[in-house]
Amino acid sequence: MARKPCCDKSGLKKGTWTQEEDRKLMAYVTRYGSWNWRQLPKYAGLSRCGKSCRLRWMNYLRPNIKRGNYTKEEEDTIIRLHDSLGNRWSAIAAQLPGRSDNEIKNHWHATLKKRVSENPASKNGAKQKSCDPTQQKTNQESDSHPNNNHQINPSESPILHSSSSSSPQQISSDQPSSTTTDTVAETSTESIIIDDISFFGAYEETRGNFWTEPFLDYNSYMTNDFLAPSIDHEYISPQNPFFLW
DNA sequence: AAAGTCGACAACCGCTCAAAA
DNA sequence: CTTTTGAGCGGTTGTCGACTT
Repeated sequence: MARKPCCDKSGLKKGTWTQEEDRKLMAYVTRYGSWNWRQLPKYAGLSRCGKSCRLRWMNYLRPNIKRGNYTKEEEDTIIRLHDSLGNRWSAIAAQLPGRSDNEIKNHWHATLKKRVSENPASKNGAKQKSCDPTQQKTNQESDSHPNNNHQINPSESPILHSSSSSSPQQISSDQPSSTTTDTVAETSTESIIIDDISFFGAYEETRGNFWTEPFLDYNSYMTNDFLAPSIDHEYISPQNPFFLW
């Protein structure tokens, strides 16, 4: 069957993400969650394909993402899992908290593949996990769980869950708060707020002044290029995923 | 110092699958 | 049951910085 392209290619930006785009995506997903990747860029004020947004979030922006510097343990795990699972990068990533499938895949092609082919013993040495198909099935199942969100468990993913606690409808009625943490669901639990703070702090650490300035610009997000879906009643129907959070 | 090469990482593309209509 | 849609996955390509000549 003929498929529509995942997005209308015309006018959509490609290539490296700018800080501003990251900021918009981050701000939007943090606040509203990834309720619909296809629609998200429109409301977040991004000229990007939804897939591109999803990828950017999953591989780079989401909380607790680890970058670079693979430990020996991690590399052994990747080698071992690759030996038993093959190129099922998402399944492999599920065993490595904080690592994205894309990053693992890149690391494999760049480094580990070479290492394994040069020194097959390292592969055997690392091999511990069985190739039991039932084990793989289990991985597959957990992997494909709709709420799995790429191995982020609730305790690791405060943002998505906290964002879920405040629907756009709520947002639209309870208006702009001035600080970052304030924007994150005042109805959420204490632990979530604490987690958020730690995440924001970590993010700021790696990304400079992101959180010290952007939400100060909150009003511009809400009024200009950063539209809350609540504007469109299509997105506040009872069937809307917002209401399931 | 400039040019060329290589490696690592970021992002895109096309496909499949599952769920919804 | 069929069609449509969106999410997710894996392969591939593009980009950029570090290193070498």
